[in-house]
Amino acid sequence: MLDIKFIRENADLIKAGAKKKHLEVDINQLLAVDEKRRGLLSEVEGMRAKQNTVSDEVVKASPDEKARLIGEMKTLKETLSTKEKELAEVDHQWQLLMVQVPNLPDLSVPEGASDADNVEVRVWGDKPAIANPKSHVELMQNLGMADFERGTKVSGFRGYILKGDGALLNYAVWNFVQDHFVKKGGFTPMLVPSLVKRVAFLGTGYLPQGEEDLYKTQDGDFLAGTGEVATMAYYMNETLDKKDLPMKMLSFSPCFRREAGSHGKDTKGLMRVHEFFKFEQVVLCEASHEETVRLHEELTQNAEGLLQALNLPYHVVVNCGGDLGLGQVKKYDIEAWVPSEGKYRETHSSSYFHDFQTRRLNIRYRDENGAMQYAHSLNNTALATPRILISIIENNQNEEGSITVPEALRSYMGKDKIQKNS
RNA sequence: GGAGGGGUGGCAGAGUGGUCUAAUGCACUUGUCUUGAAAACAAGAGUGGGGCAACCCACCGUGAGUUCGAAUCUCACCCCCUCCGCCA
Repeated sequence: MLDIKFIRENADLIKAGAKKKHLEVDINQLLAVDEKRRGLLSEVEGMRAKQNTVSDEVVKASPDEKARLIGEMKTLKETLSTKEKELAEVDHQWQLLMVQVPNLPDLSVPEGASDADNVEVRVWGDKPAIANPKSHVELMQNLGMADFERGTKVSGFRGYILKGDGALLNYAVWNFVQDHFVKKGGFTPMLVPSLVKRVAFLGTGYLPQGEEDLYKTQDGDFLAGTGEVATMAYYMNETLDKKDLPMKMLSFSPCFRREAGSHGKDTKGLMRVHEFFKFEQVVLCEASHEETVRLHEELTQNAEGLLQALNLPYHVVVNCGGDLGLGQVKKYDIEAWVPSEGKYRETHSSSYFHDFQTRRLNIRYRDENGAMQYAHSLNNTALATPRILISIIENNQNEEGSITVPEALRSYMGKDKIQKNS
């Protein structure tokens, strides 16, 4: 959500921003409805003022006068009631249009329609020289680390089951991430719910537009595709203390995605599953673009630090306008190297929103002048499993089919190498 | 799932149809007094919206209703507390 005053005064800017994001939105219609809404609002408020004044007079009036005034108010009440209904309708339209207005992309965001137009900003690591790299599916099945057939039998399409060293490797990654952030400090570890109320999805910008990618319960709640939803809603309708900012949280949660728009993509293995687990970095900071940019780079660096510690080759891309969400101002994707595909695949997504989410969620703080300000919000993946296992396994595969455990994970895994019957 | 009680300003807590623009206390801000502080006394102070000045409107869990008028009456829902049942 943007400030309506800002929209009124910068309509052309908003239109250009929407175009850059390749989103359709009718700002002119919004402005027309807004005009109408304001007109009705002052009419209604004028009548209410009259009603309040006369209401005071009724108490002191003589019996005759009282009867006259009450009669007068009965008439006013009918007119007011009509106008109020009209206002409610216009207000509803206004709300619907307001939640469709996208946040402005940053000037540094490249032009483009889809992820194909994202621009590489840096590359890290040496890609391993493997003659005929096996896929993680083949490697894991051979080593008894995963069962995809039974995963589908039990859970349906995109189902999977990690077992044996596959399960252990997954635990090792979780413990490694947790320890990494505890040692770094500054982040509050949190275990947050995945079953979350509608209002939290509206607040973070996943609804109303993204409903087809969410699982919904018969009680009207939804399963979150990221811990960001619950973590942001944690502070919904609260006024924060400025001295506590920035607030950094590391949230762990199961994540659920219907993948409604990607039926034919990545149908094998762990790349695109309906149910996974994610450590997410979520930050609330003061309303300053400079502070946001500083923290955005920091969150990105944190994620890169994990990949470097795991010695996984990756690159960072800056997402183009068409690949940005409604509320995102700028986003970096980090993509790790997948030898069997011969390309980088997305493992992290690091974005900032300015006050787009906090305005919807009503998360504010009082600045040094005593004025209320909407905080700024950011988030980035810390690490998501099982997707990251793909790169860990494939980049560390040996010719005979065993897997060398990355040094950083050995103490958690309890072994240096995953091989048959190990 | 069943029975009962309750949601009021930063906190505590009055208020059961019309000066409620919500008492009172605590906490807070400013001033007086004081070398300074405390105490005492006095004054002030919420959030959002419209005009952007005076001013006006809304907000007593949420939404709808009754009424000329609702914190107050009615209905639905949400949340909290106590007890029972069930359960990890």
